[in-house]
Amino acid sequence: MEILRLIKIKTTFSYEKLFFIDEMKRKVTLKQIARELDVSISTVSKSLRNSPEISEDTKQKVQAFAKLYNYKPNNIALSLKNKKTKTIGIIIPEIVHHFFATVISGIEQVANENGYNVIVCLSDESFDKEVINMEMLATGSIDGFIMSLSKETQLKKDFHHIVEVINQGMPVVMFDRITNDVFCDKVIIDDQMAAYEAVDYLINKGFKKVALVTTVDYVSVGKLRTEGYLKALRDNNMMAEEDMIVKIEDIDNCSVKIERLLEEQKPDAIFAVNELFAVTCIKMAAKMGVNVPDDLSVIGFTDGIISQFSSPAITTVSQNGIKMGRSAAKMLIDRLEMEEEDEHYRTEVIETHLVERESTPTL
Amino acid sequence: MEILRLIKIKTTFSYEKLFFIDEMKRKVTLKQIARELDVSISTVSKSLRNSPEISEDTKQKVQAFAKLYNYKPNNIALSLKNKKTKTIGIIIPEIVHHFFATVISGIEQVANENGYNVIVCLSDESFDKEVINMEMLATGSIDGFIMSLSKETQLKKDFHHIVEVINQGMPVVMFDRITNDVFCDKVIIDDQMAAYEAVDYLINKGFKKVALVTTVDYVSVGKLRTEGYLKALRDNNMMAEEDMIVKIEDIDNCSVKIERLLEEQKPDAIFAVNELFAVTCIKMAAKMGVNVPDDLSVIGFTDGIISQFSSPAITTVSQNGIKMGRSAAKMLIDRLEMEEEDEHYRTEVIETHLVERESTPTL
DNA sequence: TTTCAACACGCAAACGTTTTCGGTAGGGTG
DNA sequence: CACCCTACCGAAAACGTTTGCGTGTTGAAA
Repeated sequence: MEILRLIKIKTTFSYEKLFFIDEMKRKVTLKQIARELDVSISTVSKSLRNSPEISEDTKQKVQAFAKLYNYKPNNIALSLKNKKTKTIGIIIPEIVHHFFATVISGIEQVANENGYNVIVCLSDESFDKEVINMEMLATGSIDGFIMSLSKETQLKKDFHHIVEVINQGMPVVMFDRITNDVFCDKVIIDDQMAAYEAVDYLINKGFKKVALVTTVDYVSVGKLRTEGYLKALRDNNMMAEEDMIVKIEDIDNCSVKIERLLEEQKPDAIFAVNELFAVTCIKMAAKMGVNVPDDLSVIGFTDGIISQFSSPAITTVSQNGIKMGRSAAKMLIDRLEMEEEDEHYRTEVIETHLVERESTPTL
Repeated sequence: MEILRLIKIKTTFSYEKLFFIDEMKRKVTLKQIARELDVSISTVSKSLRNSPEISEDTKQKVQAFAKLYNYKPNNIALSLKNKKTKTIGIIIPEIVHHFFATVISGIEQVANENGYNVIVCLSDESFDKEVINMEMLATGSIDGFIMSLSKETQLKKDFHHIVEVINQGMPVVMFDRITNDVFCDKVIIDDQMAAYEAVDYLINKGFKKVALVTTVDYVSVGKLRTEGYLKALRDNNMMAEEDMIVKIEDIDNCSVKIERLLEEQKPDAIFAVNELFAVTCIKMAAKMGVNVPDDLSVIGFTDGIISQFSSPAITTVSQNGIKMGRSAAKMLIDRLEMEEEDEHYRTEVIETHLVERESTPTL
């Protein structure tokens, strides 16, 4: 009750206090504290920030009172004054997707470490939603963006919304699904190289008929992984046959296309550009009595839940989402907190590696 | 260039314009527009909001100018003035978890529909982080919370941080991992009933030795599901044997405990309270040469990626995360946007249902 | 007694809005 | 010519902070 003693210096206090009790603990402001203690707002503010301008007496009184009523400075007011919100905006195609969830997790980690919050918007693979969300956040709500392009945006190749926010002086970091048409910091993996290594691995195991299950070409990462596949074949003096490549547009007809591939081409190994395709290959194979890995080897991409828990567990290219997220957040915060602007943009490449599991021969 | 004609009315304009061009498209404010057009800030504001107070001429001029320079009102300033941020805070244990990701997705949907943003914080199952995050957001950043308790919070049973923000007048909606110790809106499933139905289903299939793989009791949903299991046995005149129940503390020793259960008790069916436990049962069974579903049936909980894609696909209690998220967001926004405060809190129960797949006999 | 420094504090501007209230100029009416 | 009304616009407060600067008081030194 040292606190109360300090505060009771004011005679009017006992009366005024009723106001606070009545109002419960509803958000105290500097102004209210100032009124109660009969000092100016600036005195209160300075006291709380321990300014030498203010006498020890007053400081103690104010600090005690503030603590008693659990004063916390209002974030919005601070944001307005400082012209920075200490929050970063994330725009991704969807969140119900293991890879994107891990990236968010990574971003949140370093955001938290640096006193930032993250606000998440989902584009749902839609160009329009991506644009709307960006415009919504760009008007003061956040200090910078971390984003991965929607499929539709990649298809349209329209990036004006991104260029605009960058021109407004708001930093943007793109990850995974990026474009070279806009200049900003980027975090990616070497999709082509990773795919190359996976396919090369299969070829070195002695497989002769390595098929590819991939996406349509406008998905940037899908295209790159396809190129890696082709290059690996070429470098090993193998012919890429069109029939051994299936490109899947929407997820729904995925099964039938894969089934046809298995039936007609009878590959001895498959490289799939994501884990959903990979697990579907295994499912279809099982259905047809083809044993994985004895009769067919499968390598997927993105080391997610599916790869770990399917039976057999899937050998896969691990793409460390946490690391990508952390890296992206670090790049963004670095840029936000440096004094002079730097026109030099960086692209960080996160390393990948092959996680060997049960869908490829153990030796 | 109707726009330009309108604006050129001002003679000083061509000079001032240089300022803007130089500054690129950097965020225009009312004040700047006012200066350029030589009117007051209020006139600009009113013009843009189409007030009848302003003459058509001025309105057109201002609107044209604003459009040209892509004026958008600053969100932070609006938040400060209106004392509402139009963003809702989500606090969940982790995001790399299919169920929570779906809930966020649901929340984001209705948030978006109503012009709200979501800011996501992860407690990482830690009490302290949960508290810190809440305090961080409670000081003006958001209008209300949607949250699911961390394990540690459930263990400590300390909810002062939640009660505090509620007392400050900030609405909270809890989902899934809730507590009855704080009064607020809630969205849950009937965990006990859902578990009951799953176990009852197994018993009706004729299984005599139904085991349970569950969490430790302080996890609210785990406990409820355990109770459902026990009740189902009781109602079917079966004895609950202690040896048939394994409670798993941390995920790491999950495998060994399940293996021991399979070896020592040889159950003919297992009910697992989450999909991770379920898939581990199947993996262990396979390892021991026990075939699922021929020799052993398994039912899981939470219809996530694992259940869908494991082989065999897992029969499971589906817990619609999207629906829970949508419902929670709706409840919160309803409360935020109603004029007088309502002291009456609601608890919404989202229905569940059993998704029959390959881990239980097809007939 | 005067002067000057140090100390302690308040004023006011600023961040970007919205909105209430006044004020002015012009034209119409008596 | 006096008056009033209307149409149009601006000043200012408010939201909650921070901070540079001005000012009053006190004590001590001259």
